[in-house]
Amino acid sequence: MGIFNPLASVYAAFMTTNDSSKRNGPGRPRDAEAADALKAAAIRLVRDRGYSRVTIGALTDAAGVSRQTLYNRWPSKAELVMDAFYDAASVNVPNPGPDVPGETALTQFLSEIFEHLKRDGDCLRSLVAAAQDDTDFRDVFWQRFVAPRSTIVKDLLRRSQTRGELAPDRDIDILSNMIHGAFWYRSLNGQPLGVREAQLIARDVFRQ
Amino acid sequence: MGIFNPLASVYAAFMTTNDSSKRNGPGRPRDAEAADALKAAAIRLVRDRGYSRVTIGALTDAAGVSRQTLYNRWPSKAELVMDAFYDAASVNVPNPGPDVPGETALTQFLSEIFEHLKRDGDCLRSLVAAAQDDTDFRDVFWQRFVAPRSTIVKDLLRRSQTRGELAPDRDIDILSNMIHGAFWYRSLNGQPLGVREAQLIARDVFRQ
DNA sequence: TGCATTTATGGACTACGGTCAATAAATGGA
DNA sequence: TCCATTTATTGACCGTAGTCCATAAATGCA
Repeated sequence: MGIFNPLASVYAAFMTTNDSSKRNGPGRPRDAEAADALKAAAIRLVRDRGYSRVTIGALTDAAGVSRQTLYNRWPSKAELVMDAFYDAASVNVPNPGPDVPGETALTQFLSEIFEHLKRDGDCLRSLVAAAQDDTDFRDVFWQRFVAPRSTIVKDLLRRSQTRGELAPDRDIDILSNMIHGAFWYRSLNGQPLGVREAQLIARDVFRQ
Repeated sequence: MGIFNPLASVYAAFMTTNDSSKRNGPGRPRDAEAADALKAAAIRLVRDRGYSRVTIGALTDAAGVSRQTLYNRWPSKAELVMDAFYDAASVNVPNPGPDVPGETALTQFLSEIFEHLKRDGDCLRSLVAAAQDDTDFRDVFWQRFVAPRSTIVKDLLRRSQTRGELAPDRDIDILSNMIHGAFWYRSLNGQPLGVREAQLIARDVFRQ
């Protein structure tokens, strides 16, 4: 398993908004601990109570900062929570090596995502919900969480096509939609996701 | 094209909450026009402004009723809007006849859904979002909107299996997840859906 | 030391979804 | 006619997300 981060530039662009360490001009510097305290509070409280039951006041109280300090760093609760949960997760998107057979690689990739969803699936669903009525957040969420996984699967499928594991006329975009859609659909509708589902999806995609 | 309504009993159970015409006991009867006025206002305002920009006050003002009258009939804005948009749509789920070849039938079915989404896809996405933080509404939305379409596709796939258009070892549940998931995924991520996507999905499902 | 600039804090403020209670109005039945 | 019952209206109320503002504190620079 290697590590793949197709969005380093996006992070960099985003982080400039939110990074205190590299500002030269005058003015009081940002409290270096505030952002970390808020992200830690977000993870703890959201895992504990669920996204919709975590209020801004609870987050700032737990982090020991004022309301405005939060809004100086993130434009909304959704952006803070995504930042807290999916910074590490998005950087460390698992990417199977090119030598693994396609069906095995896809099964493994999906199994790891599903394992992650067992812990934070509820939070993820709430973020998808928040993205539907906030186009700015929708774009950021798509770039940081959805697109990297889509890219990995499409690369995997293209490699499989060159190796003859997948017929050359299969439409990669639609296949990727169907693969990711299956797990979003099950997740949004509260259906279970596990290794079995990962195997069934991969088997159907790669059936001859 | 026939008409299929697998959830008449669910409607009936729901409607008793919300139907004034058949109550025998004493007491002031419900205003027969209020519900229709609210549903009409919901459709007009949501199509006009988008779900999240329609306030309860705007709905009751447009319908000429009080706030409490709305909440006597629906437990939330989401339930009213779903009722307004998807009553007729859910009753008239298109269901291709059993003689049509599977790939054709699936293409046709998906094309009609996608056509519907062109007009009300934004509203549908907002309802999916509302369902993520409201388990009661999530259940109702699932029963009234998601499950009927899932049932139709699974029946279609099973018929295709008995006719030999689909290998007998294909997993119908996972296939249904992948089919519906593809369009949810594209819809939630703001990607276009049209006849072309319907054809590509059906072709990949039925590819030999 | 002083000035410009930026951030932190606390509290007031708006808009919203949803609840609640008081009062009036409309019905069936005694 | 009176009563029990149900609904409609009105307006108060609560908790929340997000904004705004005054004031204090921390920095670079002159």
